[in-house]
Amino acid sequence: MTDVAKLARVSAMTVSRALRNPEVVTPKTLKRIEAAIERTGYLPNRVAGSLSSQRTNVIGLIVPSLRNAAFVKTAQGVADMLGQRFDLMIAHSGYTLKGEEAAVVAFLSQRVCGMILHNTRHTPRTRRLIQEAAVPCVETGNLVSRPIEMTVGFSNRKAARAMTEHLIHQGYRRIGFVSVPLKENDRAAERRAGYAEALKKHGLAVDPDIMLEAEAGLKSGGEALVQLVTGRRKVDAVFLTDDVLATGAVLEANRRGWRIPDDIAIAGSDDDEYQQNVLPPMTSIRFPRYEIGRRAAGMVMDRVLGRPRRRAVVDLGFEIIRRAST
Amino acid sequence: MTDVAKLARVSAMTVSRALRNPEVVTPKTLKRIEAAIERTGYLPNRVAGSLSSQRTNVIGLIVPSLRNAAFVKTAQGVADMLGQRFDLMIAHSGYTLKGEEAAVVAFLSQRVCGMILHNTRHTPRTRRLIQEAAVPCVETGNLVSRPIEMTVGFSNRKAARAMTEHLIHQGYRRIGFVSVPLKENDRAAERRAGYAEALKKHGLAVDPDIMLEAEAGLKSGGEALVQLVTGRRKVDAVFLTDDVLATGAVLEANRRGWRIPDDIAIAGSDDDEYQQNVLPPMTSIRFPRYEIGRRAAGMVMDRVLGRPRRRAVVDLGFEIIRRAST
DNA sequence: TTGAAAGCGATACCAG
DNA sequence: CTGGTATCGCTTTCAA
Repeated sequence: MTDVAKLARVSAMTVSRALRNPEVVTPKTLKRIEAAIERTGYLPNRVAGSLSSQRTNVIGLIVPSLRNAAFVKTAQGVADMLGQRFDLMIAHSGYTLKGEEAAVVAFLSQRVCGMILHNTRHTPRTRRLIQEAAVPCVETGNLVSRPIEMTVGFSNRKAARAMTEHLIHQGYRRIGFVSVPLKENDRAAERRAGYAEALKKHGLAVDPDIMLEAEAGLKSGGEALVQLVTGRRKVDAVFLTDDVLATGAVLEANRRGWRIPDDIAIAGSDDDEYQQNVLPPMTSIRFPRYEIGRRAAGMVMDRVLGRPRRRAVVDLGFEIIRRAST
Repeated sequence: MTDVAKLARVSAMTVSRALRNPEVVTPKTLKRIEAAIERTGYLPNRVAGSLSSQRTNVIGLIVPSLRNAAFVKTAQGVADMLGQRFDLMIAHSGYTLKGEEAAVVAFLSQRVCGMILHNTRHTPRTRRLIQEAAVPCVETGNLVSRPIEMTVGFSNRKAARAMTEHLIHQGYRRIGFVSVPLKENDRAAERRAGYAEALKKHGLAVDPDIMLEAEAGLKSGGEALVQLVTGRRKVDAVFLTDDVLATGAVLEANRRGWRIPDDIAIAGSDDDEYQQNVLPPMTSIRFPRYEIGRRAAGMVMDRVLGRPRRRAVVDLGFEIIRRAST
């Protein structure tokens, strides 16, 4: 920057201004500076700038994993919303609270100017660190009433309850339930709770024998379906609370020649292209993943750009999409 | 840090050492420092550290988009390989060379210590900037012989040629070709070239009428298939060089009751769970997406950690997976 | 509108 | 093994 300043015959300070508030610099001076920047190939050093100004332009995003399309959609929303004004750092927690904590520490050390967590459960230390650092923070995912600061998401419990009730209204009485493993995953746990609530409300038995946890994957969804349908459990419908598991179940039914929904009804979750296009198209729950990312990013940016701190809980809801599989 | 130093009755310098080279500090002193860190809740400021040491621990990754699962798999590989030692910044180019350039400028300003680009074509300025900054850089994706510095990937052209030859050997003679739009996408262009090469080599006509560009998406793949099969084009096989397009084609054939491969053979690309599990399982090309991410990250880290600069071209190849759809 | 001086919070380097 | 001092490249603040 000194080089640029010399070449343009101004002080470094003026160069700095020209870069951030071109309008307060005389057009003539500005021209000279721009020419000098061009000639020297100068690239501002944001590390120095950040240290000096005590703020960065980096937003940190923590997702459980990049393997799950749902989180990636949210990340897309975040990335699109941030645009050129902010840079994006992404870390993954590996679905563990400790992993999340480690990522938070790393981000805080980098002095990110805002954080987005895809999770609403945290270790006490995670909460404390974020609060003490007073970094603008949005939690996404399962809606909670008392966020660290702001949250945007939907109620997994209500969504699962709504889908289960839909199945009950369609006349199904033995409804199997399949989710990804519940350990350290509040979202899956909430869905299971919603499912159970609906059954109880309608006087149906909550039978652990037909509530399965399955590893992520198409194959795994198919296996879960087979496990529920064969043997003596006699389910008439299966609700799989994961996009990939759900599609896997339908594809497996196709392979075995089971008719959907006559032999077995299948409902999915986190609607996507595949669920829409399999045979038959699947009843599912649509979650506004991308929109959540955009909103979360927007809320963080607002705070970074000056809006005062305020608790905020934004419920973006969900939608039950009825298709031919139920 | 000064607070910690005071509390531990040592200099700031010693605290700094304790954090980075605990082994050179007397155990007793170390204990005091650790206690002080605990008490003050001190979090190192990496911005300051980076400015001082003139190097960050941030690796920048640029992908065309987060919407394409293939790029996300590579990103996973990168993220997994980096582990805790480095932080990851992700930017997307929007599939344009100018977008990539903007992201490179942003990363260089952030003084990332290494960069991974998912692209091997760049604007002249992009190449120049990276070379002048002398930042360790790995390009992934379509293999080229003269990378900026290092590259790891596979030959899209060879892969497409191999698949086309496989179809020819199976006895197909009118082979339709579908890819995503070629504009600013060297990978898609290379595949088309490979397809054409194979046809020529076997004395088959290269007919632009049966070479389609389709927007990404399951629907779009189905439409392309229908367009090729109906009408008077009489293709006997279709090669779709995109995972989603390919699955979309099979699902559409299922809906219409077309028998695969008897009525129409379908080959895909970038093999994934879906292509494996549709009916019938699809012949496809397997690319080592995840491994590419790991290798790229490994190569960058090696350079950052001191291995000398050296041109490197790593071909991770591909594999033709034969299944029932052809 | 422009400039000079004083940090920002760490690390490098050299003494002790 | 520990400490002092200069410095990294920019922004803040205040004065001209």
